[in-house]
Amino acid sequence: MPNKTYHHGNLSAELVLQAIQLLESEGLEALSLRRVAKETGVSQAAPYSHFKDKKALMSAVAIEGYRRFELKMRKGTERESHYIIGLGMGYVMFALENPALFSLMFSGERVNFTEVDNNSHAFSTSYALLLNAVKEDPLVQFGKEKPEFDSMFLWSLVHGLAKLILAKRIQGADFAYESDESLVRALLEKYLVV
Amino acid sequence: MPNKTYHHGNLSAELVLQAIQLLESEGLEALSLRRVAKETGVSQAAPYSHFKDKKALMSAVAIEGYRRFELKMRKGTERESHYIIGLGMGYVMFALENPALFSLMFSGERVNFTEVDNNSHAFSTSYALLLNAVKEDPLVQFGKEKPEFDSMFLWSLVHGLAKLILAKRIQGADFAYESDESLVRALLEKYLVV
DNA sequence: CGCGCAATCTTAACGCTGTCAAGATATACT
DNA sequence: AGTATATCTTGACAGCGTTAAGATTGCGCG
Repeated sequence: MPNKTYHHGNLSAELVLQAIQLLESEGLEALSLRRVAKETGVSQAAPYSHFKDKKALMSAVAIEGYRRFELKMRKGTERESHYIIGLGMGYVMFALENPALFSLMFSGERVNFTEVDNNSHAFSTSYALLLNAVKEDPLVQFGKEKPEFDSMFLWSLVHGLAKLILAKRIQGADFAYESDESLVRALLEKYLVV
Repeated sequence: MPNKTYHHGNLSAELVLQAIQLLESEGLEALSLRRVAKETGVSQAAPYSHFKDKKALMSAVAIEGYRRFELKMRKGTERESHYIIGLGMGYVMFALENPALFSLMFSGERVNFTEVDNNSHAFSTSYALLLNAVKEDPLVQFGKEKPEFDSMFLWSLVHGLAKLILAKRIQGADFAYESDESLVRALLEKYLVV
């Protein structure tokens, strides 16, 4: 309920949402504190009542990002034949569908990871999804002696894939796939499933 | 031979070197055109005689980065029992030893990849190293039917590993290793060598 | 050799950015 | 009701990327 009162009533939450909107519509580079403030209809210095820094606001944005990220991965596992494939597809597809947000979430220059972890469990629960997957799913070919190793391996793989596709260093078209998505699926199925 | 003449004589090359120096000493965020110019002892607008943009200078920096990157990976293969392991270690260790430069090299916001590829073969030859490795080295466990797939897989893995270690999302200490390097080695040996 | 042209560099200015200090305004509590 | 506190605005600062105008230099051509 944002009224035209002097006090906004809900600023900190709305700043985060506006930031995400700006992020998707105009990209990471265009995301300035002043733009976010203006778009929210508030003065340039207003955010400083809620966030000590630009980095603090960005961290809040990252937290919301991790929340959506976890959701996406959970949904990925639903209609999928293999749990692991669903997770991996969820991971990469989130990155491809929310490129700027994903970049922000893993950008140490813009986000204070300690702050993120102190104020949210979204990141660690996302990781727990991976860890559980490699513990439970019998389709993973790497054995069960060291599940932490396997999850780290999996994580690095999908993270690198996402990053390289976003950087256009890997493209589905280069391998005669109709989309990046189908390339990713083929890759995951080849290397993760027996 | 940079004299105190009005004309510098070697500006474009020296700007690139100064940029790399600033990158390593003060990080990605501190790397401004004006800082680079000042450090080189030249006016703020001088770089515009050699680069049309900040992005153009950054692309030149990235090219030099890829050149060193390739060298590092080649050296990695020398004293190593397995070619693939050497390459992978070279990849990740370059990232850990030159964090800011590595970030820049893969940052689509700061670097124009098309410009990089048009003015240098360093990137593609780096990739060719990987491709050759998976073609030749019999120790890779993924078969030889689709080497392009295997190299993409390998690339994503090491890239993700590097990124996540830089973001402190993966740390050797978490697994009781004395360094990130030994964790990476253990991981690569487990998943890449039969 | 000298003259002019083109390359190179400087100075000055523009609008943008993050941040802070001072003060205005509204809400909450006693 | 009145005061303390949280919230927001205005105005300012230095630093950023970029451009325009002009100064300085080196090079090629007569």
